[in-house]
Order: sequence, then structure tokens, then C-alpha cells
Amino acid sequence: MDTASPKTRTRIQKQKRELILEAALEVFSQHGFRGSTIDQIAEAAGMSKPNLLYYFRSKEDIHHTLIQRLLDTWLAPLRELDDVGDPLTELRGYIRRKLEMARDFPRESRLFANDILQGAPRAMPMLEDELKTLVDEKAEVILGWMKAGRIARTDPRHLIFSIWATTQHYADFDVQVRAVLGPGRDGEGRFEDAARFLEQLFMDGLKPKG
Amino acid sequence: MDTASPKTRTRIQKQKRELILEAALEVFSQHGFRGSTIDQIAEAAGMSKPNLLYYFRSKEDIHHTLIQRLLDTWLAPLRELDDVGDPLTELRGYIRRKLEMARDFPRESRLFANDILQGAPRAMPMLEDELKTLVDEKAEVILGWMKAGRIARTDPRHLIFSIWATTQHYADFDVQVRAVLGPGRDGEGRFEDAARFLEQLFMDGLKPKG
DNA sequence: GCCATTTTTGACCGATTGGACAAACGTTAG
DNA sequence: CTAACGTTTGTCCAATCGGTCAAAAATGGC
Repeated sequence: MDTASPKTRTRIQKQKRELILEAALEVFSQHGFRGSTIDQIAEAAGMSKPNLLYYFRSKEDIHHTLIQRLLDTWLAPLRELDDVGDPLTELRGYIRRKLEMARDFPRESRLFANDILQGAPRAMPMLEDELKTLVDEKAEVILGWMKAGRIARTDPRHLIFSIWATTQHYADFDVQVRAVLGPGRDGEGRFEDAARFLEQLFMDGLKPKG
Repeated sequence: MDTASPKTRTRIQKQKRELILEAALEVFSQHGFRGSTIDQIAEAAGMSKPNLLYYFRSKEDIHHTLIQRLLDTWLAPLRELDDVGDPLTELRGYIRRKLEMARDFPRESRLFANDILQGAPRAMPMLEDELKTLVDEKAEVILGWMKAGRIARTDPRHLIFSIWATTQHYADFDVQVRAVLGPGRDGEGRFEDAARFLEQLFMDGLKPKG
């Protein structure tokens, strides 16, 4: 058979590929590309290494498929940022959705972070294409709000960076956050604390009321 | 001789060790621990692999020495945060110093980020000890400012996280920032844009004036 | 039940890796 | 000059890695 042509894939092949991708996400997000071995992924997927290589041509192939497939999910919150609607409400919503993604999909966040940290050897084409296009489009929307005096005037792209940075921080640097905060509040409590803080930061900053 | 006992190290040994650590910082920060090889570090340091292993017992030893030594530098900006002095000025200063570190020492930032992303297998002891202690101390200072009504009331620890996240983002995700912004503004211009944006964000937030 | 196709596996391979080691080299004090 | 010590290197090793391959096992259509 030919696992390379998506047309002819049986239901079993699709299932196994999904199983492998799920296992690979777990392993890659924890150890990075070079730090992960095919054996680890195979074991996590409950199959032998040659068996895994029957469904994917190579380790590179798995990683590429994974990162390609997850990009849409990852960019979805920004896509929802809507031109119509109240600007502050839209941005608050974006921040919250992004924070929810960091809470619900930390592995996906770390998968991208691992690659980008090392110079994006695998994600670069998508950064320059889909990501840049989307950011350009949304930066224009935000700029429109600023020009209309509906939000403060700043650099829209750096605003987007700061939203990415602050939200993804809770996924990418989770162990550090945990080490600093101690065992006091659990996952859900921490999430609410972060949400409250970020809302206040992005809305009003640090200056005292008055 | 015995490179393990710091007491008996000659000047040449110290020099060579510095040379190796500099090379190792370059390599580790680009490829992570597992992605780096002793050969790469040795070549970057201009010596042979066995020669390098004459000065450091193992790859792990190099990484450990590096991360241990760099922690103080990395935490210095936060240490400077001073109880006396105007709170908003202090925080603005901290943000700027941290952003300067991201600009001037991106390799150090990536070295830590690489480790923490993968569960901090090597940095964890320091996170729980020195880092937590320092954050606890400074969080108390910030909390004092809040209680005195001199800055807005929020969670001081999440405030520190957000400063780390937004500033280090420019070091850790440099390639992504570059891909999104395009080749327009160079390093120094980008830095000034980021500084201006972050100052405004942390001071006033996004609400329009009025 | 039988055959063709798909799936799974054990055995294997070449390349790379971290590290050991002894021999060679350089330097310097006496 | 030379013995002692610090430094450097070529060679080697065992382990691990990504990936191949042929044969075995399971599956499904007839």
C-alpha cells in the first residue's frame, strides 16, 4: 500500500496515524525534536518502531504533519478577533481565549515554542506565510480602532506579541510558574488569577485609580 | 592535576574553562541540551573533544556550571527593584532593564527557556530555591505599594510573570518576531518600539484617554 | 477454505554520540 | 639536560539513534 497518498487511506490507517500523532505530541512537546526518539513515540503509541515507520516515512514526517495540523488550532483565537464589535471587548475576549488555549493545550504551545526557540528550523515557512499574513490583517484592524480613538494608540504588532507572551507563558513555563507560586492554588484557581490579572493589566495598566 | 578542585586551578585552566563556557552557551542556547554535541562545543571553542573533556568532566558538567553561573546575572534586574523610591519608576526601570537583558543576552535567556520548557530537569533546584525566594521577597515589596495605594491592586506574582514573559519574548521568540515584523526595522529600532509599547501597556493599559 | 493484500515484527545496519585512555607533546624548575 | 608536571590528541569503545528489510502474522474478499 501507499501511506503517502491520502486518498487511499483506510479507516484503520487513519486511526493509527491519529494515535501516533497524539503520542508524538506528548513526546515532542516534552523533549523537543532532537530530544525525542522514534522508540519513545512508538512506545507511547503502543506499537513497535518499525510498525510506526510503516505509517510515517520518518521522524521528520511525523513532526511536520503535527506542526502543520496544529497551526490552525493555534491561530484560531486570533482569527476570531472581529472588526465590528466593541474593541475592548474583542481584545478582552482574545486574551481570554488565548489563555484558555494555554490551559487546555499546553503541549501544542510547547511544541511550537521548542521549535521557535531553536530558530524555527521546522516552523519557519508557516511563520512567514500564514502567521505573518494573519498578524498583518489583524494589526490593521487594531490600527483602525486606534485611529478611531476607541483604544489607546500603540504599536498593534507589539500588542499582539505581548498577548502571546503573557498567555503562552503559563503553558511554556508552567514548571517555573508552579515553582514560584508553590502548591497553594491548583490549576483552575491559578488560571482564574491569571485571567483576572491580565484583564486588569491590558485594560488599565498599573497606575492607581484617580 | 585535578580540575575538580577550584583551589588549585592555574590561570590557563581558568581561561580555557571560560572559553569553553562561552562556546557552550552559544551551542546550548541554539540547540538545547540534547541537541548539542560535545564536538560542536569543542569546535566552537577551537579545541578537540578530549581536550575539552580534560577541563570538564562531562557535557552535563558544562551545562550545570553554565546555568549555575548565569542565574545571578539573570536575576540581577529584579534584585535592583527597590523598596524606597517611586513605585511606578521602579517598575518602569525593572521592565527596561529586563528588556535590555533580552536584547544584550538573548543566549542566556534561551538557555534557561530551553531547560524550563522541558520541565526544568537541570534548573529546577534553583527555581525552587533562589528564584522563589527572590520572587517572594519582591512580591512583598510590590504588595506594600499596592496596599499603600501607590499602584493598582493586583496579584504581584502574576505581575512579575507578565514582565518576564513580555520582555523575554523578544529573546526567546526572536525569529518569530522577525518573521512577523519583516525586515523593516533593525535590532535597535525594534528594541525602542518594544520599550515604548511595554511602558505604555504597564502604565496605562489599552483604554483610551479620557 | 484459499489467496491477495495489509499490518506487524525481529533482526540488522551504518552513523553518531558521550566518554575513556594511553601515548605524545610542551613547559619549566632544578 | 632532564625529570616532573600540565596539556593535547588519535584512537577506540559501548550505547543509542534513525531507518531498512524480509519474513511472519493478521485481515478481508471470494
